[in-house]
Amino acid sequence: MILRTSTDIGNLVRDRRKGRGWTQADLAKRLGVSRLWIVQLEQGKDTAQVGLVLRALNELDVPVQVDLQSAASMRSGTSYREIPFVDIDNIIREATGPIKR
Amino acid sequence: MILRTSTDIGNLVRDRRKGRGWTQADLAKRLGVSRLWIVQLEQGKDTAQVGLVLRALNELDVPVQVDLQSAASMRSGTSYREIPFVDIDNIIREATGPIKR
DNA sequence: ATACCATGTTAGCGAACGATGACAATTGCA
DNA sequence: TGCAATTGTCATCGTTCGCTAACATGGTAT
Repeated sequence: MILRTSTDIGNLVRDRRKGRGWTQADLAKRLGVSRLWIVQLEQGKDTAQVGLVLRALNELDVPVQVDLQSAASMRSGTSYREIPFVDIDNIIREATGPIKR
Repeated sequence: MILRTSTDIGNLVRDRRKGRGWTQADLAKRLGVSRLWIVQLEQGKDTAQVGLVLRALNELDVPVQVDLQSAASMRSGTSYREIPFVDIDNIIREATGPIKR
């Protein structure tokens, strides 16, 4: 699922919150924000502070990720990053065994 | 790549902007924000308005997505990750300074 | 019907945003 | 080295955030 607007975020937050059986007051208390802020976030308020939004998504176990492979700046021809990609998860896995998820 | 904090977003924005050869003023003009706002965003300002941040990422062709499958599995497991998260990009950045392009 | 709970709305207030403009510091190139 | 472009910092100002408190609305069960 791709997030383009604050409305997308609002819908996602509401779904995830309800999926856990939490009230707006529950989530607000966990985040240390007011219930009013949760109401407005779920309504798609686009002036909400990004730090609070990220904390909300983290609290709801929603990993926010970007796929730079499909991103468009690779078009330019010049290489985006001269340092080779390193998958730290694989390195850790080989050293210590499987990562619990 | 997973975005957890505003610092992650700041680093990403800076990398993508430079990858396109844009100045801060260029990006600011495209977004209709001040250059100061771009400076602070790239510095990881966590009080930036989420709507503007999403517009910045869209302008830089960075698709923001969530993987609800892994989110569900994270919830069911006893612990999400026993090994501390390591951001290899930040390690490289701090060790080498800005990446030349 | 009514008691209860969750959600939505409004008003007022202190705090902080984002803008502008100017200047300093840094980077890159001839 | 020296110059120009880019980036970082600061002060000020109008606007708006997020908070608290109170009240309204909607759904549910007894």
